[in-house]
Amino acid sequence: MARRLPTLPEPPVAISDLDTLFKGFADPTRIRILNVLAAGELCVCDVVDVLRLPQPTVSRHLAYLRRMGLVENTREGKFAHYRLADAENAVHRHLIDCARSCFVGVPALDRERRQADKRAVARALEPC
Amino acid sequence: MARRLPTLPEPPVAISDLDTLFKGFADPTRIRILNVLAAGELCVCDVVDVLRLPQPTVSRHLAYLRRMGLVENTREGKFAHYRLADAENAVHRHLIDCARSCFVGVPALDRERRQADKRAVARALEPC
DNA sequence: AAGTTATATATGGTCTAGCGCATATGTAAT
DNA sequence: ATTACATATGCGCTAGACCATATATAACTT
Repeated sequence: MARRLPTLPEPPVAISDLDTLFKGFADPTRIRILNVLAAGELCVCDVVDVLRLPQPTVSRHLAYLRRMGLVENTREGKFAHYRLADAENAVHRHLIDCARSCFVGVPALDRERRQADKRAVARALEPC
Repeated sequence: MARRLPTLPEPPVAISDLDTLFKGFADPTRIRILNVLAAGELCVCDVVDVLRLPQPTVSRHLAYLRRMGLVENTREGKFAHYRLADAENAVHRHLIDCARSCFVGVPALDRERRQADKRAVARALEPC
C-alpha cells in the first residue's frame, strides 16, 4: 500500500483548477467580498453593510464563490457565516496569498478591510 | 509644478484594475495563452500550433487580452507577434509574477510552455 | 506584371453563462 | 399569529465563447 509522503500530500493541479480560482476573482464585487472575508468570518448582512451593496447581489456572489470552493459557510440560526475556504492545493494557497498582497495598497479595499476587521472582532466578542 | 518621486512614479491602483487583470486569467484558453507567451514572443500561428486550438479562438482571446492591456502585439508583414505587456503598476507586475509561479507545476502548462520556448528561440534565431 | 493560390489573421452570428433587480422563502422575536 | 429581519431564488439582459466565414498579405505562375 502506497504510503503518503508527509511533505507532499496534495493532488496535482489541473488547468481547470486555475481557471476556477481566477474566475472567482474576475468580478469587482467578488474581489471586494473576498477582500473583506480576508479580515475574518462575516455574515451576509455584515458584508452588505460594509460594502454598501444590495443584499441579493452579495448573496449571489457568495453562492458563486461557494460553488467555486473559495468560501465556506456555516448556518447558525438565521445567520449564514461566510469565511475564506482552506486552500486545498498549492495553487489555491498561492493565489489566496497573492490576492491578499494584491489587495493591500488599493485604497478602497484597505478601507473596507479595516471596517470588516472591526465587524469580525465584534462577532468574535459578541456572537449574533 | 509637481516633481515626480523617482521611487514611486506609478499611479494608484483601483479595484477596476484588479478586476481587469483577473478577468484576463478567468478562462482556461487565456490561461494557456498567457502561459505560452510567458516563454517569449510568439505569432498567432505558433500559439495555434502549440495549443492545438482553432485559430479564431486564439485570435479572439488575444484580442481580448490586448483590450485588457495584458498583451501587446506588433504587425510584421502577415504575422502578428504577441507578447506579454510590460506591467504598468505594482499589482499588474505582482499578478504576472504570481501567475508565472502558479503555472509552474501544472503538468499540461509546463509541457506547453516548453514547446513555446522552442518556438520563441527559433523565432529569435530565424525571424519569419 | 496581373491573376491566382496559399497562408495568416480578424470579424459577424448565435447561443450560453452570469450579473442585477424584484420578489420569495426561511427564521426568530414580539 | 404577526411583524421584522436575514438570506435565497426566479427573471430579463448584457458580456463573452465558439463556429463559420471574411479580409489581408505574401508567394507563385504563366
